[in-house]
Amino acid sequence: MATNRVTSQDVADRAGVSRTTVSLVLNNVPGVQISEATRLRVLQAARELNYVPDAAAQALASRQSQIIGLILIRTPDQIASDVFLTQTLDGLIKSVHSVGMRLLIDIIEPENQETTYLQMIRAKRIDGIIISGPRFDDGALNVLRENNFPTVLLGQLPGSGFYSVDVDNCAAAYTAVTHLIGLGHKRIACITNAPPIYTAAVDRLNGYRQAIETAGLSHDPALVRFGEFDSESGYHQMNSLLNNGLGFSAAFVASDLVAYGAIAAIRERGFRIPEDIALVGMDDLPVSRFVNPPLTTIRLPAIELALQAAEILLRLLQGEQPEQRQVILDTSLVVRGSCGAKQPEPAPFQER
Amino acid sequence: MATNRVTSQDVADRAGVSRTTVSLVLNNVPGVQISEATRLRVLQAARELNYVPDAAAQALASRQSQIIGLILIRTPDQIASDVFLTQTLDGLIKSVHSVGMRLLIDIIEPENQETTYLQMIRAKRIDGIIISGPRFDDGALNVLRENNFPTVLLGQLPGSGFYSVDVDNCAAAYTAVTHLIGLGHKRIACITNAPPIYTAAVDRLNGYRQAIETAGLSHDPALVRFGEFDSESGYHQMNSLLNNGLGFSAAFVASDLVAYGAIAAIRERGFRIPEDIALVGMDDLPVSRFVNPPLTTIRLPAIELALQAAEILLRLLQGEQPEQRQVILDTSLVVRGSCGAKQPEPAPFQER
DNA sequence: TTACATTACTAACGCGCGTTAGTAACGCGT
DNA sequence: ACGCGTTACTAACGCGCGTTAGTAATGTAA
Repeated sequence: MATNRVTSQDVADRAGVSRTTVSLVLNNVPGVQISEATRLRVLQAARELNYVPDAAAQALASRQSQIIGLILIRTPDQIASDVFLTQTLDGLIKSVHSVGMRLLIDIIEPENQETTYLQMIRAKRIDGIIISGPRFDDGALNVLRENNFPTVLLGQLPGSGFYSVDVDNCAAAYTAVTHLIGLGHKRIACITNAPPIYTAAVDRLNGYRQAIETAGLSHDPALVRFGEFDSESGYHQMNSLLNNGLGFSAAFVASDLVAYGAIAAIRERGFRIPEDIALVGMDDLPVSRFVNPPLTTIRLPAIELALQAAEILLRLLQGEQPEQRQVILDTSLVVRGSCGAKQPEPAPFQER
Repeated sequence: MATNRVTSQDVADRAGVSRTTVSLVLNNVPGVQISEATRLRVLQAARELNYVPDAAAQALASRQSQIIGLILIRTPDQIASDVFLTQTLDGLIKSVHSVGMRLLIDIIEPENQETTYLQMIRAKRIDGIIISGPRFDDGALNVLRENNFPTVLLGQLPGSGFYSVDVDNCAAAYTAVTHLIGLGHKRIACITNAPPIYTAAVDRLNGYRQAIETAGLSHDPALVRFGEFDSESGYHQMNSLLNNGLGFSAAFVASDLVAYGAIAAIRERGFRIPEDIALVGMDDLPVSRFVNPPLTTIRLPAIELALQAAEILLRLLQGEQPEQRQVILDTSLVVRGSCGAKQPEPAPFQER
């Protein structure tokens, strides 16, 4: 490395002031009187020396690391196919940058959670934490709460009292299934996005049930299967449904990724979509426009979720206590070919 | 926060030793004699107090932050559709965890690079850096080199002298195009994955050219278009090709994502794939099995790339100087329906 | 002239840790 | 008794910064 580790003392020397003054000027400490002349001298000296304060020293003295932790709770399989992650990162990093902070990312497998959380917090490595994919069985969350550590959940844990940002999974599923009902379907199968330990999966399943019951149809538990995040699970669960001769004309698959597998299973049997089985997915992955047939689905505001989560967390870090603990964002139905509706979305792109 | 900030002094008090001893024991400093009895007392005291060393203090004293920086050089558009990112993260985080380090992630837009790099380095916030998507016009790279900062590129900058991990894009494209030639195609179009400022795009284009020339076919520059990472660019560029009546029977699209758009354009015209136009993509995104027709493509070892990059960087941090500066990993052709070959991959899943 | 506020700074402490130099106790040979 | 090496520690400095308490200089009212 270079010989020149520039410290605030160097800046002070060059500006002909004390190190304290340098600190006061550069940090714009309020309620302190510094003459305009010296202020400018300090700023110029800092610029000329390319001074960048040492992060560790700042953190040690100020007790703030200026780092936000993003914790992903998932298994390695899930992360590799996590299509939202990129958008989440995009949103979070932008927000965090706007206040000069950085993002530390960590994947935690559902087992050894507690220690990892605690280490990061006890070590004061992060000032706040955003947890994506929180689960009920996460004991470490209690520690966060007890220590009153600034925390925001991406996803939700009803009754946990944490700040959280999420979509209304139940309402979204309700919309999707109601759409199918509106198209005349009476027996509608459901494959969830994930096992029922995940709140999102339970909520989506509830939305499915409510839509069916509200429409006065009968709910047949035999038509329900649990997916596991990936396409393969969709393939297997759809096969399971088809094998049992359950006589359904439509299916709500609560994850586009899972739906891709379901599509493969359906076509493998020689059934047509939507003529034999109509399909509605959920998530609106970018590729869903390109599968065959284009997938009717529910769009989630992925980036917006991240932005909101970041905003709440940044407020918490400033000592505010936002009123609203649970932010719920809207979803929207995107009608394409797989559901058999008359008015599908126009061609994927317009010529420019 | 809690009242109890546990410091090494607390541990020392409880174990009845000096703070120095605590530090020596916990860090397992070699060449220091500590009796087994006190060593155990210290360890137990630390455990009982739930002692976790303060990251900032450690960093300040040891001059090491134990944090690796992952820098993504891309525009917001690109990141949202970056399908490799998740796998890259998976690999990196695992490697980094295995030595007790963490991962700081940052997105840098191709403009304001220099300052961002420098800040992170000057602030000593990170011990080493992995740069994904390096570009020739990146001036900040010079600073990294001049300061001899531990750096590994994901992707490559030939002649830059940096450590780098990448696939042989040229050879991969060569394989893809040769496959099409082997199926009898004489006029083969090409849509790149990205603008030619990106080395990967240039390399893939070169592989395409070499395959054509090696086969004794004539290379027609009019058949080449430049994609821009996303499906939309594939849609537009394929339309451009089709509009010009260039009479090609196959196309190599150097990115699956771009290929999805190309597929949409082709089908919109009523052409069939592969009968009218055969297609080979590149990247083997998880979803490429599910588009219609399933996309023949080149598979990249995404996680392996990340693991190798991390390994090299960790070695650099230990003061080693690995011989091999450029690691090149193998790719493989995955034959599916879009190219028209006789022996496509079997059904996407086997029943278990 | 004195008393007191205001302005514009600075000396010095502490954040929690790694690390170097040094010390005390002990054994061993002469 | 003395010197000397080994073992098992510890005192104290420094990492680079934020921040508090304090000071000197100047102005302002009584």
